Amino acid sequence: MDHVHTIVGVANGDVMEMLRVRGLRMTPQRRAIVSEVMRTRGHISPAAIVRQVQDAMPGVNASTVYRTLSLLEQVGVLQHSHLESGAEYHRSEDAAHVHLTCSSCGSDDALSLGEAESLHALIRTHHGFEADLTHFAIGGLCGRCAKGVAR
Amino acid sequence: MDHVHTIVGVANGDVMEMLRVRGLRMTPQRRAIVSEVMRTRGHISPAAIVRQVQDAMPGVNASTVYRTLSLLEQVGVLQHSHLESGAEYHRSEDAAHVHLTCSSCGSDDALSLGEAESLHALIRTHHGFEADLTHFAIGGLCGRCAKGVAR
DNA sequence: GTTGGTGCAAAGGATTTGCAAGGTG
DNA sequence: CACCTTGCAAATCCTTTGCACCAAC
Repeated sequence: MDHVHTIVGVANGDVMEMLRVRGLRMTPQRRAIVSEVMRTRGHISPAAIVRQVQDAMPGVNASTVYRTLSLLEQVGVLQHSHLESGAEYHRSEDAAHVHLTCSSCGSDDALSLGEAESLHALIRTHHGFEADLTHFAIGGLCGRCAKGVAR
Repeated sequence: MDHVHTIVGVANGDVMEMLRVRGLRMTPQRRAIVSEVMRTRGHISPAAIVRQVQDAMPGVNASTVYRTLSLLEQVGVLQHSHLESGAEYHRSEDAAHVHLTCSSCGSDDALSLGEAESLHALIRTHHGFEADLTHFAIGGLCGRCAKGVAR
Protein backbone atom coordinates (compact mmCIF):
# COMPACT_ATOMS: atom_id res chain seq x y z
CA MET A 1 0.00 0.00 0.00
CA ASP A 2 2.77 2.37 -0.87
CA HIS A 3 3.34 1.81 -4.53
CA VAL A 4 0.37 3.96 -5.38
CA HIS A 5 0.16 7.49 -4.13
CA THR A 6 -3.41 7.35 -3.00
CA ILE A 7 -5.36 10.56 -3.03
CA VAL A 8 -8.32 10.34 -0.72
CA GLY A 9 -11.37 12.47 -1.07
CA VAL A 10 -10.28 14.92 -3.70
CA ALA A 11 -12.93 17.59 -4.14
CA ASN A 12 -13.47 19.81 -7.14
CA GLY A 13 -11.92 22.66 -5.24
CA ASP A 14 -8.82 20.62 -4.54
CA VAL A 15 -8.39 19.96 -8.22
CA MET A 16 -8.53 23.62 -9.03
CA GLU A 17 -5.94 24.19 -6.36
CA MET A 18 -3.68 21.47 -7.78
CA LEU A 19 -3.83 23.17 -11.14
CA ARG A 20 -3.21 26.62 -9.76
CA VAL A 21 -0.12 25.42 -7.95
CA ARG A 22 1.32 24.26 -11.24
CA GLY A 23 0.62 27.54 -12.94
CA LEU A 24 -2.23 26.01 -14.87
CA ARG A 25 -5.53 27.79 -15.34
CA MET A 26 -9.06 27.02 -14.35
CA THR A 27 -11.33 27.66 -17.26
CA PRO A 28 -15.06 27.12 -17.42
CA GLN A 29 -14.47 24.16 -19.71
CA ARG A 30 -12.16 22.51 -17.24
CA ARG A 31 -14.54 23.26 -14.44
CA ALA A 32 -17.28 21.47 -16.36
CA ILE A 33 -15.12 18.49 -17.20
CA VAL A 34 -13.78 18.17 -13.68
CA SER A 35 -17.19 18.39 -12.12
CA GLU A 36 -18.50 15.79 -14.53
CA VAL A 37 -15.76 13.30 -13.86
CA MET A 38 -15.66 13.91 -10.13
CA ARG A 39 -19.29 13.17 -9.73
CA THR A 40 -19.12 9.96 -11.71
CA ARG A 41 -19.27 6.80 -9.64
CA GLY A 42 -17.09 4.16 -11.24
CA HIS A 43 -15.74 4.64 -14.72
CA ILE A 44 -16.71 6.71 -17.71
CA SER A 45 -15.48 6.77 -21.28
CA PRO A 46 -14.00 9.82 -22.98
CA ALA A 47 -16.91 9.80 -25.42
CA ALA A 48 -19.42 9.82 -22.58
CA ILE A 49 -17.64 12.69 -20.92
CA VAL A 50 -17.70 14.63 -24.14
CA ARG A 51 -21.42 14.02 -24.45
CA GLN A 52 -22.21 14.97 -20.86
CA VAL A 53 -20.05 18.03 -20.86
CA GLN A 54 -21.39 19.29 -24.15
CA ASP A 55 -24.83 18.75 -22.75
CA ALA A 56 -24.15 21.13 -19.90
CA MET A 57 -21.97 23.40 -21.94
CA PRO A 58 -22.45 23.30 -25.70
CA GLY A 59 -19.46 24.10 -27.84
CA VAL A 60 -16.86 22.34 -25.74
CA ASN A 61 -14.64 20.52 -28.16
CA ALA A 62 -13.70 16.87 -27.85
CA SER A 63 -10.04 17.71 -28.13
CA THR A 64 -10.37 19.89 -25.07
CA VAL A 65 -11.83 16.99 -23.18
CA TYR A 66 -9.02 14.68 -24.23
CA ARG A 67 -6.41 17.27 -23.32
CA THR A 68 -8.01 17.87 -19.96
CA LEU A 69 -8.31 14.20 -19.18
CA SER A 70 -4.67 13.48 -19.79
CA LEU A 71 -3.76 16.57 -17.81
CA LEU A 72 -5.85 15.42 -14.88
CA GLU A 73 -4.22 12.04 -15.14
CA GLN A 74 -0.76 13.55 -15.04
CA VAL A 75 -1.72 15.57 -12.00
CA GLY A 76 -2.89 12.37 -10.36
CA VAL A 77 -6.58 13.11 -10.04
CA LEU A 78 -7.65 10.55 -12.60
CA GLN A 79 -6.57 7.22 -13.97
CA HIS A 80 -7.72 5.21 -16.88
CA SER A 81 -8.02 1.49 -17.32
CA HIS A 82 -8.58 -0.73 -20.31
CA LEU A 83 -11.89 -2.50 -20.42
CA GLU A 84 -13.38 -4.47 -23.27
CA SER A 85 -15.06 -1.31 -24.47
CA GLY A 86 -11.84 0.63 -24.53
CA ALA A 87 -10.33 3.20 -22.17
CA GLU A 88 -12.35 4.34 -19.21
CA TYR A 89 -11.53 7.03 -16.68
CA HIS A 90 -12.23 7.16 -12.98
CA ARG A 91 -11.11 9.19 -10.02
CA SER A 92 -7.86 7.88 -8.59
CA GLU A 93 -9.57 7.24 -5.29
CA ASP A 94 -12.02 4.94 -7.06
CA ALA A 95 -9.30 3.04 -8.86
CA ALA A 96 -8.55 0.49 -6.17
CA HIS A 97 -10.32 -2.50 -7.64
CA VAL A 98 -9.94 -5.05 -10.38
CA HIS A 99 -12.48 -4.96 -13.18
CA LEU A 100 -14.09 -8.25 -14.11
CA THR A 101 -15.86 -7.90 -17.41
CA CYS A 102 -18.05 -10.65 -18.79
CA SER A 103 -17.34 -11.28 -22.44
CA SER A 104 -20.79 -12.75 -22.87
CA CYS A 105 -23.26 -10.36 -21.27
CA GLY A 106 -20.96 -7.39 -20.84
CA SER A 107 -21.62 -7.04 -17.13
CA ASP A 108 -18.90 -5.43 -15.10
CA ASP A 109 -18.07 -6.74 -11.64
CA ALA A 110 -15.27 -5.78 -9.30
CA LEU A 111 -12.73 -7.46 -7.09
CA SER A 112 -11.12 -5.52 -4.28
CA LEU A 113 -7.38 -5.24 -4.26
CA GLY A 114 -7.47 -6.97 -0.92
CA GLU A 115 -9.09 -9.99 -2.48
CA ALA A 116 -6.57 -9.92 -5.29
CA GLU A 117 -3.65 -9.55 -2.95
CA SER A 118 -2.75 -13.21 -3.22
CA LEU A 119 -2.30 -12.89 -6.96
CA HIS A 120 -0.35 -9.74 -6.51
CA ALA A 121 1.95 -11.53 -4.08
CA LEU A 122 2.21 -14.52 -6.36
CA ILE A 123 3.24 -12.45 -9.33
CA ARG A 124 5.72 -10.52 -7.26
CA THR A 125 7.27 -13.71 -5.95
CA HIS A 126 7.69 -15.49 -9.23
CA HIS A 127 8.73 -12.55 -11.31
CA GLY A 128 9.59 -9.57 -9.14
CA PHE A 129 6.80 -8.04 -11.16
CA GLU A 130 4.89 -5.35 -9.30
CA ALA A 131 1.45 -5.74 -10.82
CA ASP A 132 -1.12 -3.01 -11.13
CA LEU A 133 -4.21 -5.15 -11.34
CA THR A 134 -6.39 -2.13 -11.91
CA HIS A 135 -4.97 -1.04 -15.25
CA PHE A 136 -6.39 -3.82 -17.37
CA ALA A 137 -9.67 -5.55 -16.77
CA ILE A 138 -9.86 -9.30 -16.42
CA GLY A 139 -12.12 -10.92 -18.96
CA GLY A 140 -14.11 -14.10 -18.64
CA LEU A 141 -17.64 -15.24 -17.94
CA CYS A 142 -19.66 -13.92 -15.05
CA GLY A 143 -21.27 -16.46 -12.72
CA ARG A 144 -24.56 -16.28 -14.51
CA CYS A 145 -23.15 -16.74 -18.02
CA ALA A 146 -20.64 -19.40 -16.96
CA LYS A 147 -23.51 -21.65 -15.89
CA GLY A 148 -26.38 -21.89 -18.29
CA VAL A 149 -25.63 -20.16 -21.50
CA ALA A 150 -25.37 -22.64 -24.31
CA ARG A 151 -24.93 -19.66 -26.46
CA MET B 1 -7.98 -27.51 -18.10
CA ASP B 2 -11.29 -28.13 -19.76
CA HIS B 3 -12.77 -24.71 -20.19
CA VAL B 4 -10.57 -24.09 -23.19
CA HIS B 5 -10.71 -26.41 -26.14
CA THR B 6 -6.99 -26.73 -26.54
CA ILE B 7 -5.71 -27.34 -30.02
CA VAL B 8 -2.30 -28.88 -29.86
CA GLY B 9 0.19 -28.68 -32.66
CA VAL B 10 -1.95 -27.25 -35.42
CA ALA B 11 0.00 -27.23 -38.64
CA ASN B 12 -0.62 -25.11 -41.70
CA GLY B 13 -2.10 -28.09 -43.45
CA ASP B 14 -4.53 -28.65 -40.61
CA VAL B 15 -5.75 -25.10 -40.96
CA MET B 16 -6.43 -25.55 -44.62
CA GLU B 17 -8.33 -28.70 -43.78
CA MET B 18 -10.40 -26.91 -41.14
CA LEU B 19 -11.38 -24.33 -43.71
CA ARG B 20 -12.21 -26.87 -46.37
CA VAL B 21 -14.51 -28.72 -44.00
CA ARG B 22 -16.50 -25.56 -43.56
CA GLY B 23 -16.79 -24.96 -47.24
CA LEU B 24 -14.31 -22.12 -47.06
CA ARG B 25 -11.58 -21.69 -49.62
CA MET B 26 -7.84 -21.69 -49.43
CA THR B 27 -6.49 -18.82 -51.43
CA PRO B 28 -2.87 -17.83 -51.87
CA GLN B 29 -3.50 -14.80 -49.65
CA ARG B 30 -4.83 -16.94 -46.86
CA ARG B 31 -2.00 -19.34 -47.29
CA ALA B 32 0.45 -16.47 -46.84
CA ILE B 33 -1.33 -15.08 -43.82
CA VAL B 34 -1.70 -18.46 -42.16
CA SER B 35 1.91 -19.35 -42.71
CA GLU B 36 3.01 -16.01 -41.31
CA VAL B 37 0.94 -16.29 -38.17
CA MET B 38 1.66 -19.96 -37.63
CA ARG B 39 5.36 -19.42 -37.65
CA THR B 40 5.23 -16.54 -35.21
CA ARG B 41 6.38 -17.38 -31.73
CA GLY B 42 4.35 -15.43 -29.23
CA HIS B 43 2.12 -12.60 -30.36
CA ILE B 44 1.98 -10.36 -33.37
CA SER B 45 -0.09 -7.30 -34.20
CA PRO B 46 -2.41 -7.02 -37.19
CA ALA B 47 -0.23 -4.23 -38.56
CA ALA B 48 2.87 -6.41 -38.33
CA ILE B 49 1.12 -9.24 -40.08
CA VAL B 50 0.08 -6.91 -42.85
CA ARG B 51 3.66 -5.75 -43.23
CA GLN B 52 5.13 -9.24 -43.24
CA VAL B 53 2.56 -10.68 -45.59
CA GLN B 54 2.84 -7.82 -48.04
CA ASP B 55 6.56 -8.32 -47.92
CA ALA B 56 6.20 -11.88 -49.12
CA MET B 57 3.24 -11.16 -51.33
CA PRO B 58 2.82 -7.55 -52.46
CA GLY B 59 -0.69 -6.40 -53.14
CA VAL B 60 -2.39 -8.21 -50.30
CA ASN B 61 -4.81 -5.76 -48.80
CA ALA B 62 -5.02 -4.96 -45.10
CA SER B 63 -8.74 -5.64 -45.11
CA THR B 64 -8.03 -9.14 -46.32
CA VAL B 65 -5.69 -9.65 -43.40
CA TYR B 66 -8.28 -8.41 -40.92
CA ARG B 67 -10.95 -10.57 -42.44
CA THR B 68 -8.70 -13.59 -42.39
CA LEU B 69 -7.62 -13.03 -38.82
CA SER B 70 -11.14 -12.88 -37.50
CA LEU B 71 -12.03 -15.92 -39.55
CA LEU B 72 -9.11 -17.86 -38.13
CA GLU B 73 -10.18 -16.77 -34.69
CA GLN B 74 -13.72 -18.02 -35.26
CA VAL B 75 -12.39 -21.32 -36.48
CA GLY B 76 -10.34 -21.55 -33.30
CA VAL B 77 -6.86 -21.40 -34.73
CA LEU B 78 -6.04 -17.99 -33.36
CA GLN B 79 -6.91 -15.82 -30.42
CA HIS B 80 -6.19 -12.21 -29.66
CA SER B 81 -5.42 -10.50 -26.41
CA HIS B 82 -5.25 -6.90 -25.37
CA LEU B 83 -1.81 -5.62 -24.49
CA GLU B 84 -0.77 -2.07 -23.83
CA SER B 85 0.06 -1.72 -27.51
CA GLY B 86 -3.36 -2.87 -28.57
CA ALA B 87 -4.64 -6.17 -29.95
CA GLU B 88 -2.18 -8.95 -30.59
CA TYR B 89 -2.77 -12.34 -32.17
CA HIS B 90 -1.24 -15.68 -31.36
CA ARG B 91 -1.91 -19.29 -32.13
CA SER B 92 -4.46 -20.75 -29.76
CA GLU B 93 -1.93 -23.29 -28.60
CA ASP B 94 0.34 -20.43 -27.54
CA ALA B 95 -2.43 -18.63 -25.72
CA ALA B 96 -2.15 -20.40 -22.41
CA HIS B 97 -0.33 -17.74 -20.45
CA VAL B 98 -0.91 -14.43 -18.78
CA HIS B 99 0.83 -11.42 -20.26
CA LEU B 100 2.72 -9.21 -17.85
CA THR B 101 3.58 -5.95 -19.54
CA CYS B 102 5.82 -3.39 -17.91
CA SER B 103 4.37 0.09 -18.20
CA SER B 104 7.81 1.56 -17.78
CA CYS B 105 10.12 -0.30 -20.11
CA GLY B 106 7.53 -2.06 -22.20
CA SER B 107 8.99 -5.50 -21.61
CA ASP B 108 6.62 -8.41 -21.85
CA ASP B 109 6.86 -11.32 -19.46
CA ALA B 110 4.56 -14.30 -19.03
CA LEU B 111 2.93 -16.22 -16.24
CA SER B 112 1.73 -19.73 -16.85
CA LEU B 113 -1.91 -20.47 -16.25
CA GLY B 114 -0.74 -22.99 -13.69
CA GLU B 115 0.95 -20.26 -11.72
CA ALA B 116 -2.13 -18.11 -12.01
CA GLU B 117 -4.44 -20.91 -10.99
CA SER B 118 -4.75 -19.58 -7.46
CA LEU B 119 -6.13 -16.29 -8.73
CA HIS B 120 -8.40 -18.10 -11.08
CA ALA B 121 -9.74 -20.14 -8.17
CA LEU B 122 -10.02 -17.08 -5.98
CA ILE B 123 -12.05 -15.18 -8.52
CA ARG B 124 -14.28 -18.17 -9.14
CA THR B 125 -14.92 -18.58 -5.43
CA HIS B 126 -15.80 -15.02 -4.65
CA HIS B 127 -17.79 -14.22 -7.72
CA GLY B 128 -18.58 -17.37 -9.65
CA PHE B 129 -16.64 -15.53 -12.31
CA GLU B 130 -14.83 -17.81 -14.72
CA ALA B 131 -11.81 -15.69 -15.60
CA ASP B 132 -9.90 -15.88 -18.83
CA LEU B 133 -6.62 -14.48 -17.62
CA THR B 134 -5.18 -14.59 -21.10
CA HIS B 135 -7.48 -12.09 -22.75
CA PHE B 136 -6.17 -8.95 -21.11
CA ALA B 137 -2.60 -8.37 -20.10
CA ILE B 138 -1.70 -7.44 -16.54
CA GLY B 139 0.14 -4.17 -16.31
CA GLY B 140 2.66 -3.06 -13.73
CA LEU B 141 6.39 -2.73 -13.30
CA CYS B 142 8.78 -5.51 -14.17
CA GLY B 143 11.29 -6.56 -11.52
CA ARG B 144 13.98 -4.39 -12.99
CA CYS B 145 11.89 -1.24 -13.24
CA ALA B 146 10.19 -1.77 -9.88
CA LYS B 147 13.57 -1.52 -8.17
CA GLY B 148 15.80 1.26 -9.31
CA VAL B 149 14.11 3.45 -11.81
CA ALA B 150 13.36 6.86 -10.36
CA ARG B 151 11.89 7.65 -13.68
C1' DG C 1 -20.97 -22.08 -62.93
C1' DT C 2 -21.69 -21.15 -57.89
C1' DT C 3 -20.29 -19.11 -54.15
C1' DG C 4 -16.89 -17.39 -51.49
C1' DG C 5 -12.78 -14.13 -51.54
C1' DT C 6 -10.08 -10.06 -52.81
C1' DG C 7 -8.73 -5.35 -53.84
C1' DC C 8 -10.17 -0.71 -53.64
C1' DA C 9 -12.21 3.12 -51.96
C1' DA C 10 -14.71 5.02 -48.55
C1' DA C 11 -16.64 5.24 -44.18
C1' DG C 12 -16.12 5.24 -39.32
C1' DG C 13 -14.54 5.89 -34.65
C1' DA C 14 -10.97 7.36 -31.50
C1' DT C 15 -7.26 10.36 -30.64
C1' DT C 16 -3.82 13.78 -31.59
C1' DT C 17 -1.82 18.04 -33.36
C1' DG C 18 -0.92 22.68 -35.57
C1' DC C 19 -2.52 27.17 -35.16
C1' DA C 20 -4.61 31.48 -34.69
C1' DA C 21 -7.90 33.64 -31.62
C1' DG C 22 -9.32 34.36 -26.99
C1' DG C 23 -9.43 34.14 -21.97
C1' DT C 24 -7.05 33.80 -17.31
C1' DG C 25 -4.14 35.22 -13.67
C1' DC D 1 -0.02 41.62 -21.20
C1' DA D 2 2.25 37.18 -21.00
C1' DC D 3 1.10 32.69 -21.54
C1' DC D 4 -2.00 29.03 -21.09
C1' DT D 5 -6.33 27.16 -23.39
C1' DT D 6 -9.69 26.51 -26.65
C1' DG D 7 -12.06 25.64 -30.97
C1' DC D 8 -11.45 24.13 -35.58
C1' DA D 9 -9.77 21.67 -39.08
C1' DA D 10 -6.88 18.34 -40.50
C1' DA D 11 -4.14 14.47 -39.85
C1' DT D 12 -3.33 9.88 -37.93
C1' DC D 13 -4.45 5.18 -36.70
C1' DC D 14 -6.99 1.20 -36.71
C1' DT D 15 -10.69 -1.49 -38.42
C1' DT D 16 -14.87 -2.27 -40.96
C1' DT D 17 -17.87 -2.24 -45.12
C1' DG D 18 -20.01 -1.98 -49.74
C1' DC D 19 -19.10 -3.50 -54.23
C1' DA D 20 -17.75 -5.05 -58.57
C1' DC D 21 -14.52 -8.38 -60.27
C1' DC D 22 -12.13 -12.71 -59.86
C1' DA D 23 -10.89 -17.19 -58.48
C1' DA D 24 -11.43 -21.84 -55.96
C1' DC D 25 -13.97 -26.15 -56.13
